[in-house]
Amino acid sequence: MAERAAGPGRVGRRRALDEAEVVDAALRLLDRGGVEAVSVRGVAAGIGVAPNTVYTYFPDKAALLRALAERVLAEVDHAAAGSAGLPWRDRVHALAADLRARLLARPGAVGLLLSAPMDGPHALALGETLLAVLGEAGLAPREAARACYLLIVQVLGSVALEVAELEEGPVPAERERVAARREALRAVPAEHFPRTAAMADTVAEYISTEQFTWSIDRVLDGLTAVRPAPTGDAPGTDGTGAPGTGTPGRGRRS
Amino acid sequence: MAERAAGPGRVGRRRALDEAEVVDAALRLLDRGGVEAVSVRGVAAGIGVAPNTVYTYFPDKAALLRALAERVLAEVDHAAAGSAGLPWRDRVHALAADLRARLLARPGAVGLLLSAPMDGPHALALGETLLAVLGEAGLAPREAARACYLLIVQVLGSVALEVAELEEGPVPAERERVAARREALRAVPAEHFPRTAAMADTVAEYISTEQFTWSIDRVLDGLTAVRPAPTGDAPGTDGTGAPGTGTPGRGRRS
DNA sequence: ACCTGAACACCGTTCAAGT
DNA sequence: ACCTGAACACCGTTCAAGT
Repeated sequence: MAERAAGPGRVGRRRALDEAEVVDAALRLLDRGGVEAVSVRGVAAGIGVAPNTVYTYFPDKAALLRALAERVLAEVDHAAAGSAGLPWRDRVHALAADLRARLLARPGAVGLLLSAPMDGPHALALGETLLAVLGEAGLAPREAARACYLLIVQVLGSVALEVAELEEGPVPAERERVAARREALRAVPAEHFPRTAAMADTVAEYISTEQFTWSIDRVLDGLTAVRPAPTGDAPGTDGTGAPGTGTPGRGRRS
Repeated sequence: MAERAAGPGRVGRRRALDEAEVVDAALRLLDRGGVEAVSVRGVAAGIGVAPNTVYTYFPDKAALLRALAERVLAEVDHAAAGSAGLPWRDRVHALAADLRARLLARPGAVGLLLSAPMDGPHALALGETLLAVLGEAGLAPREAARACYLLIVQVLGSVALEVAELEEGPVPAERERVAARREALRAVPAEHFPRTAAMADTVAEYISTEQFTWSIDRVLDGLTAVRPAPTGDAPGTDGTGAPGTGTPGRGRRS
């Protein structure tokens, strides 16, 4: 049904496609059936062209998928992160939430982002925006950069695990996905996994927005927690790499 | 060469395979060529059997891949996390580092873990071990569970992004991978991405062990940072989900 | 430069059949 | 229960050819 892409600029029969048109077709397939639905032949069929025509625009399928990943990142809304009125934590949350929402809306997309280097212009733009917010938060540039990666990893990783549980087809509402997890977790044998079984309700909520927000909050706490200054004063190499030394906070409440 | 799996129990011609043998063959393919090298036909060929024989043991390829993911998790070393002498932070670091190392040794594996529900026994065991450590650290059970997911997401996510940059074939040493990133980052246009360009060296080190350890440390800081107690005293639903409220720490050093 | 038909070496999966 | 041959509807990619 209406596979032919009713773009207004179509002139005669088939002429002068461009990269964007090919990526559009790929995106349509991605939205319908996830990453594995994106095939060179499918894309070609989607724009009414022979399979090998795709190779006029991309050297191989991997290049097409990278372009598709970039295309998805292009839609992320940087505005919320940029609005200077908000506290910086809210701006990080806004950016993280927007990225998550976009990726949940296209269940195949996160796998794409995690399986190719994030080095395209829109990936860079995302990092740049986040760097700006973290810089305004008072983090030193080096810390801000590391924090940037930490946050991106957290967002992409959690969406990936969320999406991994989805069946084909439309994405159920969050509360139903949580309910399904809760049900499945009833099968966990308490004699082998006592803590997991005891906390099944919380484990069921791993994929929830609340857990997502909580995680980001803990990360932000960690980024701003007071900790002993690195050995020297020079910003060159600092010795924070050694694990376990320096335990600034301590567990509280029982 | 020597594709035939020289298990000692082979009796006559071909008889009584079992699931494990099939997964073994899949693991061999995974190690040689990543996830995309794991094909039903390849696995069958690896054990000298017709392609459709695989369907005697697994209903479809997805089930085989899930079993393969479990198999990879089975090798994670829980001992370091369990040794009661160490401070709890060190134990978390040990577990995280071991998981990362295993996954870097099998570049295809992390994609496997991130594309199927982590609900097998070894996945549960990993969570249980981490829950125990976090419990001993003084986190309340509910916090410990959430923290557990936060940490797993961080480890899997960062390894996935690391691995995404790898070419086919043997994994170069970390310092070479960082150097390659540094070189590639010289192409980032400073007029569009000034902060990224300025911090290129740190960005190049995103995939380093040092960044990995730093990230885990910041997460652990966040988990133990003193923060305002949730609204009530009841451990039921707490209101921590609201973003932006509560800014326990503040950026320091300029 | 852009597009094609035809072919290559692959896939996952099913089915009816054999032991 | 376990394994097979043969077939189905697919893949990504290459090549020589056409405009």
